[in-house]
Amino acid sequence: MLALKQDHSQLVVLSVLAIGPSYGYAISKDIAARSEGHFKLSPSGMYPLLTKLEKNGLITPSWEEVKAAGADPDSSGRKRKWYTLSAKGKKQLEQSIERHRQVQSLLDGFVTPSSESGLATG
Amino acid sequence: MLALKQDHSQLVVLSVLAIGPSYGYAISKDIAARSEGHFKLSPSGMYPLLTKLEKNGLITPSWEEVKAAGADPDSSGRKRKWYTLSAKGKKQLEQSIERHRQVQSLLDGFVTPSSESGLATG
DNA sequence: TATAGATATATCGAAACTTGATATATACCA
DNA sequence: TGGTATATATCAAGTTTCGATATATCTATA
Repeated sequence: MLALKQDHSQLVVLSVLAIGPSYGYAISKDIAARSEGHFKLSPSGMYPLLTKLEKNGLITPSWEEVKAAGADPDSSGRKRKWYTLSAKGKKQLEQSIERHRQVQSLLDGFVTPSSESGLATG
Repeated sequence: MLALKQDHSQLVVLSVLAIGPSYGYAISKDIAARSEGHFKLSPSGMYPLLTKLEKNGLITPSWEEVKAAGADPDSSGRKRKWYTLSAKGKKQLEQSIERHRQVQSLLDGFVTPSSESGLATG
């Protein structure tokens, strides 16, 4: 299980929210599921990140009450904090993707020649 | 000019040393040149990293005196600290490359669907 | 000879990031 | 009643980041 660094976490979280609104717990489950258990974004990584993204105006929060099956309509049950990707966040995501691609191709320039000069021959 | 994070720095530095021994300053110039000025590894990123790699036994240091053009043979001039990739470092590099590829392809799984669902259309 | 710029290694410190642990509370199932 | 899953959030100790700084040598030029 690979823990994601914040740069990658941000890219992944914004990518998930680009599909549709979601909330912390669901996002973390989504990441684990879609990476087939290889990626992990723990609560202590997730919530500070969401707070930061919210502060930067990249995502927009809204609280929604979770209705229990046979719950008293007047009782105040569990609340869920939904996040929506903002226009700014969408723009930021596009830039992050481009940046990510750029870093990838530049890194390939270092990694490939090395493996051609004697590495990974066994 | 993109500053490299330590994970990427380590991958790049080990890749450079996989070609042949080098030293801090030359490695940083090499990285800037081979990335056409896009990547940067500053002294404050380079030397702590080299120290860490040395402590972990991934690279092996050796001091060599730099002879000046018309220098007094007896004088002790500038010294240069060369680093050689160790067997352990070579093994580590192979693993890091594989890990890097794995992260790349997993990230692509998040990034690509997003750009298909409405992003980057303008 | 002076001096400026390039070469070369290295540390400091404030801010940011990382991560396991902890806290709190509700919902579902047997 | 107890155990597991859901759900958000903070803490604290450690690590990482990065511009600034320190030190010293080499080279070119006026």
